[in-house]
Amino acid sequence: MCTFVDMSPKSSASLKGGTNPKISEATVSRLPAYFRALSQLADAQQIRVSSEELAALTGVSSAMLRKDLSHLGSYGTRGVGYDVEFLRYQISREMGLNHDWSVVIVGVGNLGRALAHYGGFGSRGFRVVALVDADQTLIGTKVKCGAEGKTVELLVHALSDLEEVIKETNARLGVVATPEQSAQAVCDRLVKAGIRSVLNFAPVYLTVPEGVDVRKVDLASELQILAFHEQRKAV
Amino acid sequence: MCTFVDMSPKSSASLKGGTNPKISEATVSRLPAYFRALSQLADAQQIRVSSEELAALTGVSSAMLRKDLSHLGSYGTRGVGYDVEFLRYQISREMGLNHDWSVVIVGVGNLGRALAHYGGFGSRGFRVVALVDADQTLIGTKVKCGAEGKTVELLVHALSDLEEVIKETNARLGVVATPEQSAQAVCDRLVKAGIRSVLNFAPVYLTVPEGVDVRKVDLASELQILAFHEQRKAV
DNA sequence: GACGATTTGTGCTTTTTTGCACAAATGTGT
DNA sequence: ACACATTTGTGCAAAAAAGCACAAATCGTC
Ligand SMILES: NC(=O)c1ccc[n+]([C@@H]2O[C@H](COP(=O)([O-])OP(=O)(O)OC[C@H]3O[C@@H](n4cnc5c(N)ncnc54)[C@H](O)[C@@H]3O)[C@@H](O)[C@H]2O)c1
Ligand SMILES: NC(=O)c1ccc[n+]([C@@H]2O[C@H](COP(=O)([O-])OP(=O)(O)OC[C@H]3O[C@@H](n4cnc5c(N)ncnc54)[C@H](O)[C@@H]3O)[C@@H](O)[C@H]2O)c1
Repeated sequence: MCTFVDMSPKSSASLKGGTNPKISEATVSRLPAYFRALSQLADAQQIRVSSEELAALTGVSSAMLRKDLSHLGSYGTRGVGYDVEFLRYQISREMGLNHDWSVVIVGVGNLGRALAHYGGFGSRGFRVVALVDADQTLIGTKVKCGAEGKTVELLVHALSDLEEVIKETNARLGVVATPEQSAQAVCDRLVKAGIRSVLNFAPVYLTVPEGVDVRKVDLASELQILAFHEQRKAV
Repeated sequence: MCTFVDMSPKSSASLKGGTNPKISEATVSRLPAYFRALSQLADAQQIRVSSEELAALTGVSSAMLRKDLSHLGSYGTRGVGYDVEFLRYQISREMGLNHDWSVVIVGVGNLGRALAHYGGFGSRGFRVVALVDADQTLIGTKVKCGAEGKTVELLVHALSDLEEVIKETNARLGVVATPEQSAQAVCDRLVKAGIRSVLNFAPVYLTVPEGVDVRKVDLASELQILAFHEQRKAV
């Protein structure tokens, strides 16, 4: 856990040091990639990084990278570059990754189980704290959660206990990994239980009240987009 | 399999009936959702659909939907709407989903296995035809592939057979589901073996030669983006 | 066959995103 | 102290995407 004291002269004075009023959606969607690359550089003991280098690592142009970062504040040094650890910390702070986020996964099938097993979430600020399913034969069973160092066994809870489980574990993020038929109903219950951020893997558009965010990951769509371009190449 | 005869007076004459020179990337990224919603409507025996209705099903504005579709051609009828089957067919044709696409998955771990087991790809134009891994204990084992109706058992091949497997199965799409450390090397080999469309699940930016498309699905990033907005809500 | 109710297709405007280019700031070496 | 090489931060231009508004086309009805 980082414990930086913010010694930048600007950030204490300027508005940008705090919670910035407007960071564009396009920028937000790229911050995680920067964060990840910086974590990698930090692991490799690299102290400084230029916009050119970080851009190459993340597949964006250096100008875009600089503009993205400038929205967070003026954390680079002209003629030098960015301090890896410091920038990493600033991004994590801006994105709320200082503390861990608790995640509840609904639907412990192929995908839900893969997500639960996955060890990579921990290092990026997330902890799976609860599993919920509707299948009687699954409820009550234990599922290994997380990778090597930090494996935990989590009990699969019944769908009927959803609200209670969310309250007890204080989960803020909900993952929908159920068949498409039940996705909307599951989402509704998550929202009713207080969840306002949902990651949806079911290939359906989820309707939610204002104030609730849904992000959809549709793997088949990704393949279809690739197929579209692939077809074009043949011509 | 659809066997539409294109009877629209426009599409035979206009350039838009064939392979359209320019469909914006934003439009392409939404076509799969339209396709999916239309398939659902077709399953439910619905004959016609308005732009308003289809837009609601996919979470876009009706104006945007109409503009997207207009890029494919003029397939609606004013005052009436769109013919569900016909429109579905036109989108599938435009995206190259008439025929199935063969997919090779490299990395048969948590995620690779979940993808292989998943039955939903078949109905959306894809068939997993090969599994490849580097783990000696996995190579030679069989993995159930696809869901209910159409399960196939696929042998896990050795990484060293990658090129051969791709040639034999005629795979056009490659999925990278290996740890991040090996992702770039695996991608390089896929490209060398002739693959020009890659779906990458490893949280790293993959460098590829021109002419090769990579799409990255980074689940942790999605959660981080949600977390960012969630944090904002608290303030 | 004209009329009103619909609903598409699209020109135009506004907003968002990306890209370019360079002044401003920093470090270095003499 | 000053010239010089580097690299950031940003104003401005270009491009892409989204949104608006309405004319054009179609259907059902009288
Ligand atoms: N597995 C993949 O690779 C993959 C790929 C793309 C999309 N998806 C989508 O992800 C979702 C899950 O896929 P999967 O392969 O894990 O399916 P799955 O059938 O293996 O698992 C679904 C799980 O959800 C549970 N479930 C069903 N209804 C429920 C409800 N109302 N409440 C709680 N749990 C319920 C089931 O008991 C089951 O355990 C599906 O919507 C699928 O379309 C999966
Ligand atoms: N499981 C998830 O939910 C999840 C979520 C987000 C991201 N990811 C990413 O997806 C990738 C796979 O995740 P996972 O959980 O399935 O990991 P995993 O460790 O369970 O599986 C990885 C598989 O790749 C194989 N492998 C390793 N090196 C290889 C090589 N050079 N060639 C071929 N195969 C090789 C391993 O033998 C193993 O079977 C990782 O990059 C991970 O970061 C996974």
